[in-house]
Amino acid sequence: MASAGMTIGDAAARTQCTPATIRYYEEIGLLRPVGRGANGRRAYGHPEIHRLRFIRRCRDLNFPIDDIRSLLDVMDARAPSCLSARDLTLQHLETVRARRIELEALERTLKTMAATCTDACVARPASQCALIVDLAT
Amino acid sequence: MASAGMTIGDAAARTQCTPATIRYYEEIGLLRPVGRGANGRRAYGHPEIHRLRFIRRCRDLNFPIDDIRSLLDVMDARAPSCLSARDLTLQHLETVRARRIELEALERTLKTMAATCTDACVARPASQCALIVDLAT
DNA sequence: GCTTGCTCCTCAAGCTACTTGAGGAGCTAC
DNA sequence: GTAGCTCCTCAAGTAGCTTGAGGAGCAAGC
Repeated sequence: MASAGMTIGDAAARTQCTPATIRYYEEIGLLRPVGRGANGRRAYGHPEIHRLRFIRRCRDLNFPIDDIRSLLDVMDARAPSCLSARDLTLQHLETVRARRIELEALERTLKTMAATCTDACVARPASQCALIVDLAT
Repeated sequence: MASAGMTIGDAAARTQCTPATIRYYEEIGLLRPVGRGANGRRAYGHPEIHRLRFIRRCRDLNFPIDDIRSLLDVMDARAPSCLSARDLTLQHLETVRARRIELEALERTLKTMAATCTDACVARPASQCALIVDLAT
């Protein structure tokens, strides 16, 4: 029961996924359809848990599903070498870096903008607030 | 033609939106339905361009559509004061900041991970690559 | 043996903010 | 007149799930 015939709920608890997410991963083919008990319920074992943890970790790292398919291929040794995994990681890193830089700029802009809405605004119509005027630029 | 009866294409060019996006904004009610010419085509004027620029700027700043509705209420002076706009901006700033910090952590993790896949990996099966093992953790 | 409450099942739709495509028509220039 | 652009509407697709409906099993307590 600890491993051979875990329910989807047990598997979810061990992998920080929800049951719905696990079914979804099965549906899109990240997880092969698992065996069913006599009652028609899915039964999970160690290999599935391992695979789910891998997927979950990748998602936590923000890898898109398609990247995860490729990373799983490496884990399953279906890929010729692990270089593809490193390449994917580096590409993904670049995406994250670019987005981080965008957000930094955004943060500065928003900070500046928020500061332009001051007590002076209260005396004037809302539509003349410097913040609103700025947004219309 | 310069202002009174701009086509959707003209409006798009002046606001960095696409025609499809403008139609979408109309559909979801950010933009009131605009007048049509005899041929059934939408005709845009200055107020619509102004509004579109406002919306576009907000989207560039990553404000969600629902926030933009509220910000438009302020611009239209339908809101009691501009304080709601400042609050929205500060809340959004906090969201951006939180996400930026997440991405920084992600960046560090990915950088470290990528570095673990080295020349040594080539000699071993791909599934034993330190990067892959790390992902399975 | 029955009820209560949890979990499980499937299938469909909803979320965000658009984009893409099909199918059809008008407008402009040569 | 015709080629090539833009415009129209409506429907579906994108990413990665989540939520809900409708129905059934299972385990514990009475």
